[in-house]
Amino acid sequence: MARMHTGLRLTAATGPLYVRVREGIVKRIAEGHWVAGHMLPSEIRLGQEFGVSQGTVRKALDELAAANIVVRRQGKGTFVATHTHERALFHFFHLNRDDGTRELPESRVLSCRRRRASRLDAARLRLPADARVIVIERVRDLMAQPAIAETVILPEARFPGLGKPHARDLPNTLYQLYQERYGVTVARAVEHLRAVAADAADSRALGVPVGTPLLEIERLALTLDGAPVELRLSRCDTAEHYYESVIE
Amino acid sequence: MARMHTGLRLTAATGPLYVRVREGIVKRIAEGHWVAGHMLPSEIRLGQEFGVSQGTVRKALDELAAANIVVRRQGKGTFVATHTHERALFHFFHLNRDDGTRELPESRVLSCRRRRASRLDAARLRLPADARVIVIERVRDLMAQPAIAETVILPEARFPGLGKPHARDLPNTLYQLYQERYGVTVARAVEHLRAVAADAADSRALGVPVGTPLLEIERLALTLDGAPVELRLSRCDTAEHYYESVIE
DNA sequence: AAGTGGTCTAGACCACCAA
DNA sequence: TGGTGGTCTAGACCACTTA
Repeated sequence: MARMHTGLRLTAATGPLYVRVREGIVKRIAEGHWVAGHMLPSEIRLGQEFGVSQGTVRKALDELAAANIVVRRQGKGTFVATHTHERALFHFFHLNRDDGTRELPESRVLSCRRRRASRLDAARLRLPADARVIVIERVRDLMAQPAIAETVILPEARFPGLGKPHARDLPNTLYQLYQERYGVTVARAVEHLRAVAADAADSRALGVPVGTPLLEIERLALTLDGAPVELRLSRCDTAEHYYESVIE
Repeated sequence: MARMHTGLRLTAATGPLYVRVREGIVKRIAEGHWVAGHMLPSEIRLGQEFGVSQGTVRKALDELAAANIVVRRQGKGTFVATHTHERALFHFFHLNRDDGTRELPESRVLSCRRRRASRLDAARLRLPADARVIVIERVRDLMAQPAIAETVILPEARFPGLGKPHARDLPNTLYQLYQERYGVTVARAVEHLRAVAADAADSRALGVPVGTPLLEIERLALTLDGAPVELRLSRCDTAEHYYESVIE
């Protein structure tokens, strides 16, 4: 079949076609050409645009669906994945009650301020040394008990004016906010877990004695391009909860 | 194409063919018909045996490869996955040094004894209340420092005589041993993480003060069938290491 | 009824590997 | 050279959704 190139381009000239198609689609999404929730062209149409067969487009889309980048719905179409409540709960939140159930915690914002990035912030978020960041402190309840003391650090450049007037109104699921208000989609994240002792601030926030062992989670959230967009430090009381990690 | 049924059976009469082929292959592996490391028949041959086309077998095998159940090597064939050193390090071990590198710890066995399963053991391992278990205590070093105090609990029925004469000679990577000596392949695992305070035994094993926050990992390892075969409790000093969890 | 994704087939050609 | 998996195509038919 002749390549038509009626609009879209294959990024590289090397490698399998389906990889190039996949990367072409990712690029389009990352650049905001197709935004979260939008329907992509049909497989046939994409095949025509990329100049490949429908089966090749299908393989590319199947991989993107496996990576939670698109959602496919039979009879309806293929859509750019959105950050739903379910996604937050099942994909990005890993604390279970001892009985194995899971709830998304309610959050109370303690403070929301701006400051210059610390050395660690700048390194993790790949910011210039003098960049400014937004710092959100909040406490999250599980089973109506304070369970997580959380610090969220964001590059101000990406999230201008976030939480400025009504810090208290920040939603519980921040990733939805990032996506809807700022067009920033968190695609993946890396978490570093440690056991630490509660300090005075933790003690106050969580109502546990200083020195209590807490599970510290340092999460770096990344966009589709692999650019870091959020640094989050959570200190969790695991007296009645545990962090679940599935290996398969 | 006519279904041939020259030996293999499709398990269910419902659902897509590739799912039935996939489950048929899993069943064969789980039953020991094809053992770890063995080469499977070619796609063409499997297609003939299952009475489906090569493309359908391919889809089944691709999913099994994605699940680390088989390994595909171009030009050579498709093989039942084995527990290699690499697999242990990259797939089943999650403690990194602070600089991001990873090493598989050396292990020193402290004790290896037999006892009746506790209530918790029996519940987790789905054993009858009076079942007997093998209990291995060991200390694992990272950067030449004791870093993990580990208790491994195994149903004696599945691992007869394990560690009987030479407990000290137990290898570092147990999953290889389970696979090679007992035909038990660990396919997946679920880990529950908590922060706990070091008790007297931890303090002795790891050389840290009583009360030091430790990362406790309770891992339940499962076979292909989803049957639990090992319960492992690791208490980790995370002063110079962290547990890495990737979300994507 | 028309449009979408989901399954299945058949066959071509390529890349890699071992004898 | 022959066998393996890897890619790509073309087309048939099914299942689901919406109008």
